Amino acid sequence: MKRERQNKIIEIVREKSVRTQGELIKYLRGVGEKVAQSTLSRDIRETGIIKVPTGIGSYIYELAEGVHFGDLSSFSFEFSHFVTGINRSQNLIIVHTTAGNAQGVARSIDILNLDKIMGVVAGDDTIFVAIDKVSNIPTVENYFKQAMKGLLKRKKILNINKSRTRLSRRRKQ
Amino acid sequence: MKRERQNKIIEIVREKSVRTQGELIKYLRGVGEKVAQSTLSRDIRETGIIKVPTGIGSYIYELAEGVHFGDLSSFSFEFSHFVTGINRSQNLIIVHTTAGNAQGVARSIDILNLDKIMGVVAGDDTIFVAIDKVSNIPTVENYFKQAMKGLLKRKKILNINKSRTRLSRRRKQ
DNA sequence: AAATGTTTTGTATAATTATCCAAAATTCTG
DNA sequence: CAGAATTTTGGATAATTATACAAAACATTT
Repeated sequence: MKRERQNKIIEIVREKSVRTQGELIKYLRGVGEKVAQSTLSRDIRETGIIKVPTGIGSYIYELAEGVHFGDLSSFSFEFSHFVTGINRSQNLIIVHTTAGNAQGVARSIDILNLDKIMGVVAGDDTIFVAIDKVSNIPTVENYFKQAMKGLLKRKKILNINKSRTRLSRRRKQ
Repeated sequence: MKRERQNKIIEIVREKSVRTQGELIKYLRGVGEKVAQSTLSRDIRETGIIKVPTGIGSYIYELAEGVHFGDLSSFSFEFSHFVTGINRSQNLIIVHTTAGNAQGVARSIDILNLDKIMGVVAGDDTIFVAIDKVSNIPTVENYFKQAMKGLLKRKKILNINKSRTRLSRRRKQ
């Protein structure tokens, strides 16, 4: 329900010039979604849509496809929307995605910066994720599968975020 | 003065975690720039800085380096900050930039989508811009030089924007 | 299925950001 | 340099967006 709505939001943002959340509400009504502005505000954050300046005096919402967010909001988004399957082989996890989306999904994995993950390579619809040791495969694999189903719980999210935040702070100052 | 301030803003955004324009005002005070929030709002738009979601409940300002804006705000920014020289040879304009910035500047040229420009290639600090015919070289060259000096006037900006807007509308619908 | 826990949502509102306007600063032209 | 034109700026305010909170929807466990 939520995910469906967010997919519709992405569609709309791709096709129309959305200037405000108010406008987006109207477009959503047009496709049968009635939603409050507060919900939209959250959807926009969760889908990684950003407001970018266009021209001299106006803004527009766009998908942040080229932007590297330093967190897992993009991860859970990418996984829940584009990942079609997850397998394993030795210390490798193989992630399948919809065509053309492997690069984006791979980036979102990279950004998690998990120490269990040694490296990531991506083609067009397939990603190889190298895990440090075989015994850690289930942990990561389950995590990915949860994300694929869109079931990442708040608690898990918070855990990861904390470490990420620390990391980037350290890097910055 | 304005440009100087905007450079400082970019520095700050690179190094600190700026959450709101209010915070940015404080940081700017720290480096001797007193400025109103309204001015900041404009600076942020003009420098192409965007607010991106980070973690579950927070936003942060970041340089939109990976984002393709569909307009010339990035163009005038790129040119005024990174272009060091402009030359011509036949129907080619050669743009020199500070090291490592040619790609970004080139992209900003691409995005202008001017019909006089046939193609753009970039290395690390040099860009070749192919112009359709020699007689159009001065027009484009002057335009680039204006941009390099940070002198693009509102009128010129509006002219380009209008056609761009039309273009992208056509493309979208 | 009741009880419990979690997630999602809307309302109301706070917080933040964009813009109108007039004034000041700057640039341009004769 | 004076006057005109343009650009930049800040104050006030409008417009927009984010969030606290409580209720509702949904899921999980017993």
